Amino acid sequence: MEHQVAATGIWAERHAAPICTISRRASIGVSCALPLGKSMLCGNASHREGRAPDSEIITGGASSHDVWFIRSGILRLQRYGYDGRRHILSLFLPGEIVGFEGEFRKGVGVETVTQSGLCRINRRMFDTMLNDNDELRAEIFRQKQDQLDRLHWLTWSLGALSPEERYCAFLALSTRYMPYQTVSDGSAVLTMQLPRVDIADLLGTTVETLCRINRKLSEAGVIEIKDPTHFRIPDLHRLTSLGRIDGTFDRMVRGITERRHCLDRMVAATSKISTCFCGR
Amino acid sequence: MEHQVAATGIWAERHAAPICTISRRASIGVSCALPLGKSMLCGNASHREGRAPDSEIITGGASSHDVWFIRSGILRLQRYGYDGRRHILSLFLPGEIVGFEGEFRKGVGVETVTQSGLCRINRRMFDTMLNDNDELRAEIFRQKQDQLDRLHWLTWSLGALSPEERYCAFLALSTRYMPYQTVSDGSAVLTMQLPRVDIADLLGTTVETLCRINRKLSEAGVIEIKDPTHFRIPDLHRLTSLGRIDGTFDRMVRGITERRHCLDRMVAATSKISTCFCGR
DNA sequence: CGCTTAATTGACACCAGTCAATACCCGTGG
DNA sequence: CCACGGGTATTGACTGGTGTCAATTAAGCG
Repeated sequence: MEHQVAATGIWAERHAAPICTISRRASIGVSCALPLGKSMLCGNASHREGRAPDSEIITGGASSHDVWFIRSGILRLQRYGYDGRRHILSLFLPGEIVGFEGEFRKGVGVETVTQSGLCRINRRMFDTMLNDNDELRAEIFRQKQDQLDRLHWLTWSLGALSPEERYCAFLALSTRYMPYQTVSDGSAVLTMQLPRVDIADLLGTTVETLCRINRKLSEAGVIEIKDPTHFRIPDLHRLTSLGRIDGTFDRMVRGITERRHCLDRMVAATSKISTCFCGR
Repeated sequence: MEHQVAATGIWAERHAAPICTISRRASIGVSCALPLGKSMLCGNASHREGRAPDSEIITGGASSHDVWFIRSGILRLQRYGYDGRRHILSLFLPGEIVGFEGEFRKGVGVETVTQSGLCRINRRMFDTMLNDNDELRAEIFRQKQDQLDRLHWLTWSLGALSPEERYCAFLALSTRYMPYQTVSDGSAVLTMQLPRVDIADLLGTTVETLCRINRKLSEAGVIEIKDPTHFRIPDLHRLTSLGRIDGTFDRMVRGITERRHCLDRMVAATSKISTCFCGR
């Protein structure tokens, strides 16, 4: 089970040479590295859970006893609008901690998008850790900040940008948390891990519109569609420009990439790691 | 000058018997009642300024030496989008303090919408007051909270609601900070103090669309158009329902109405008032 | 009264959503 | 190996809402 989780997780695929081919199962045996005094929570596999796509992690309206650490995969924070249509409010990425707030409002919930590897952490335990560990507290704070920023951009973009612009921004940002492999000519190929429906609900549009935009972008030479989940991006800057995030791109992805590098270091090391939440 | 300010300010008109007729000039001689130790800042008229509509209060990009207290009138926080179009991010209402943050980003600014009566407060003085006065600190905090909530709703609504829904919500909310006078049959007439352009830029739509919505609403019996700035509202609940703020209306207007009542008490009293920022 | 500005209305275009049909991918079972 | 089925992605036809442009009307003010 855990093998499969690792296979679809982001770092596993990132290191694979040919697209979509799994060459290493890098996250096996890696500790979650949530430090709790001298012991390592999730250091053993007993707290680990592999989750299939679309499985509920947190259900709104009921208080949850657990906090989750994302080892691999992508989660979505969603709610249902008054018209019964689903909105994806934000994504949660590897290295992030979810469910810290204890309870979501009814109708709001967290589910997996892709196959995911999670660590379940008891809330009482987590609170204790939070108390003892300054690094962890600081990291939680940074994560909240990042998540709030993403949420803010997303809500803003719904009003200020067109679906096409939002999609371009989304694609550009995706290169930082989805497999993105450089090919011969210097450009790179992005592996889109979200199905169309999720992208549509995230960007407040429909799958059909996304298809049309995809085609339009490929005709304009902004992207090249290898297959429905693989896009070659000749010029990333062109995308950020179309997505109106020229100036903010680096700032927006800073947290994401740093958490990712942090997890990469964990993957690289074979021994236990003393702390995951490296200072910035 | 100050007379005219008072005449178009919100409380002056609220007390007038026939619509748009000025029967009292209630705010004359009223202290701003910003307490600073035993002395009353703005107790004398020297810090007061009457401002015509569309005059700049705070210009983004330059640090301002002043903080402003709104005695009457409505201000707008605005910025210009990448396409050169103006967005109104939020409104500031009587009783609120503006410019506390010191400096806005370039392109962002605060201007008057209606004729306004303001108090100019020196920043150093204001900081001192903030230091000495717990009540004031608490009030600033509450105001920030309220403004953030409004901003959040607005950005959200741009993505989640149609222009018609947004306009309905806006109308409903307007009854709490614009003149709203009960007539014989129990319904009431709202005096719209914002010109169409400002409403359009606030709600992210155009004046033409607003006109059409207005007509549509009047044909549906939701409102009755007495003239371009006066609408009779037979059923306020109908509006909140159309604006999707059924459940949140009371919570959204709480801060606004309380600050208004607070100012009303100031108006009612003839002597100096010791404190404006009443606890809640 | 005439000027200026704001508000309204109409004609039109276009983007994006909806519905329906088709193509494609992939796993299963014969 | 191929046929089939289920799900996903794509495409086309159509519709409606909303922005744009232009013309008209109304309101405010000297």
